[in-house]
Amino acid sequence: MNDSSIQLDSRERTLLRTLIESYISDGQPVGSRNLARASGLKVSAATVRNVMADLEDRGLIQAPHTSAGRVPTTAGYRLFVDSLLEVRKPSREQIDAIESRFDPGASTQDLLDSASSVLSQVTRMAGMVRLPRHRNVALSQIEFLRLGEGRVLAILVIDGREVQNRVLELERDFSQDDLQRMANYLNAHLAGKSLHTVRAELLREMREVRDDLDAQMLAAIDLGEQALGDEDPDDVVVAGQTQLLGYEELADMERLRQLLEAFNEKREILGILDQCIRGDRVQIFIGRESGLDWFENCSVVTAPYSVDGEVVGVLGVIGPTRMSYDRVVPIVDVTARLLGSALNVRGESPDSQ
Amino acid sequence: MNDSSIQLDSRERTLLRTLIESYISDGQPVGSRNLARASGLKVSAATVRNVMADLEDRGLIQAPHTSAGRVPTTAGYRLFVDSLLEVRKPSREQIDAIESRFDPGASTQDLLDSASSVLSQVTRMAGMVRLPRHRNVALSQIEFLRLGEGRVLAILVIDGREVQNRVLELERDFSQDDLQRMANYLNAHLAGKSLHTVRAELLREMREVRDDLDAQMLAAIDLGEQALGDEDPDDVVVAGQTQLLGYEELADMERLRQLLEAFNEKREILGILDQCIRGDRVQIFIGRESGLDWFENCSVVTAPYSVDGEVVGVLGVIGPTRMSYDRVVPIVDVTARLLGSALNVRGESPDSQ
DNA sequence: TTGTGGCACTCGTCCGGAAGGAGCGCTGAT
DNA sequence: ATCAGCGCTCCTTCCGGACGAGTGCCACAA
Repeated sequence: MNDSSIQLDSRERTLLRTLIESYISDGQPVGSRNLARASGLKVSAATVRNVMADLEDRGLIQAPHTSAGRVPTTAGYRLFVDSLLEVRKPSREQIDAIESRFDPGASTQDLLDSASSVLSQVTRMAGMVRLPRHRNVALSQIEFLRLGEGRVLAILVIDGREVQNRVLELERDFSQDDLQRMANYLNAHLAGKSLHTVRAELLREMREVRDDLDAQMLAAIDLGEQALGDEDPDDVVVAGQTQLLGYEELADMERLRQLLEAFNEKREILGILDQCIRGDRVQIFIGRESGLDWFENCSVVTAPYSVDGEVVGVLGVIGPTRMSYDRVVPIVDVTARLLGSALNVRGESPDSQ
Repeated sequence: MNDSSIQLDSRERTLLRTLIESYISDGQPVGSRNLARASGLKVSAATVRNVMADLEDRGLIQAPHTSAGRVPTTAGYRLFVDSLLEVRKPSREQIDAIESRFDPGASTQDLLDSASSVLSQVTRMAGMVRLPRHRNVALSQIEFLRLGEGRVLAILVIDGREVQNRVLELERDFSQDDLQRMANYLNAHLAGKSLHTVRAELLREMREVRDDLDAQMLAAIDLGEQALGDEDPDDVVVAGQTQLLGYEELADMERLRQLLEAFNEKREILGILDQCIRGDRVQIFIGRESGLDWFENCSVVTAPYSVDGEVVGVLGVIGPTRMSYDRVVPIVDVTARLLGSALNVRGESPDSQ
């Protein structure tokens, strides 16, 4: 990444990796003697001390106080996950265990819930799943129901399975018969097309044929336009926040509170996940890299998931920076894949339920 | 309450109250010297010691260890809130501040959200609101939409404003026309009546006229029965759980975790609130009185709220047992009243939105 | 030049004991 | 009944010493 990392020779790399692994596994600053032994290198502790001094100069590790062992810095972790990390492949059993949690017959919402609780339970950290963007889902049907003076309930059936409804506030009042006719008109023209297409088509018609159509149809188009407007559900599913209470490096109450608050608000979580949606592999955020100060001592591991070859969302976990990346990364990875295929299977056979 | 409390003479009562107030305000065990001074009584510390020994014998206070001051027990708190507590009336400004948080134009959901976040912010503890039971709300309209083979979407419009929809899985398949006819039948017979009445009527018809009606109508009744079945939204709105992280008497991570988990699951919270729905005034639960072990060191203050003179739900706060009941009780009380009237106003003029 | 062993020094942690203070129970006097 | 006094218990805080882990530096060997 940056030039200081390029200059690391093989021994330095080995020692840095061993140091970080050791620190991750027991949370204690690691000293030269132990590091020399653990590294497997045939060098003395004194030599290791010299190397450690170099690494400290480059900002990769630091000593909490004089004559304590060394601890990785954010930059150290960064280098570690970028070029030193060797992930363990998840075992067959693990994969099966995760897969068994995805019921192919379940609704989208249930699948997302499963994914985030699987993530949280398997990693013992907090799991989160960004809702899938609606890609080329087909509009099956649209209906209107008059609620009262100028208030209309629009019901969209998508993909023959999911239902959304919205209350529209209109300028003028329509009778139920009017509404029925408009729904018929829209259904005849639009049913089966993707939401995207439908919107585009409505806008086009509105511009092109404004003068040729009778008022009724114009109103219908306008209504459809309103009903379909702004449809992406900007949300995220989280699970297992409380797992984070177990990590003593997060024991600062004020920080912890900000962290949990972020999960409640969901806004910042959403921002983080949206940053990760570009890129097609597992991504890792370390500490404050994301710019949030409550993120000290926390890291995020994310992976995008896709349906039909197209990335539709991101999922991931959030936990202490001192986490077993070699274990967590493949779990997140495989969960993303499995969620993708579960959604995929579902989308192909809407009648399977 | 129990007979030990009856026997308290005036001086004992004063001392117990002073002790608890003092402990609530600074969290330290209180000794005889300080208590004698704070009580305002013209007695010496030695006399106070004697009284304290009596109170300890009756299980109202206890010493954390030999020669420490005394601390109230659960029973002590109980007696305190039942017969010693003098609540401070909330100031006009406080009431106005709370009232201003309830926007009369807002939806039910928004009002409940406001209520629970007001509770949490004003008391600096966690706030919760039990969803209102649907009482005599009128069914305005019912519609059915065919989703696919045997799957039907039922749409209920209630009170002309709220919309609920449910997906029904049916044995046999109906065409959209069939469904339309059944909806017409049900609307003609039932619209405008209360949900309660409607259910009762459907059940009665089903039993009485099973043989006289044609299959179509029978099916309609059956469908309506399914669509209306089990309609109460068993849920609760919570806010400000993270406030609880600030109290050092709840600093035990494991307990804290169970506590937050309870807020996530909502089930136990619901149980607690449901216990409080009987009774028309503020109620207080102290420590494990509710039988939950994670409740150690916690208390709940609740008040029912009513619309049209009928109790429809409960709201309250949960916080450390060592809380300022004199401040919290009136806040909960007034919030319940204001939520009630906000809902009431709203219900009377369904067109105001 | 690079690695190594040795040595002095720095900190943090872990007792143990002493001092101080808060508070209790008991008793005898009013 | 109330109260002052006394002896006692226990918690907290502070201090100093022992210990161990670890560092930095230097002189020396390969």
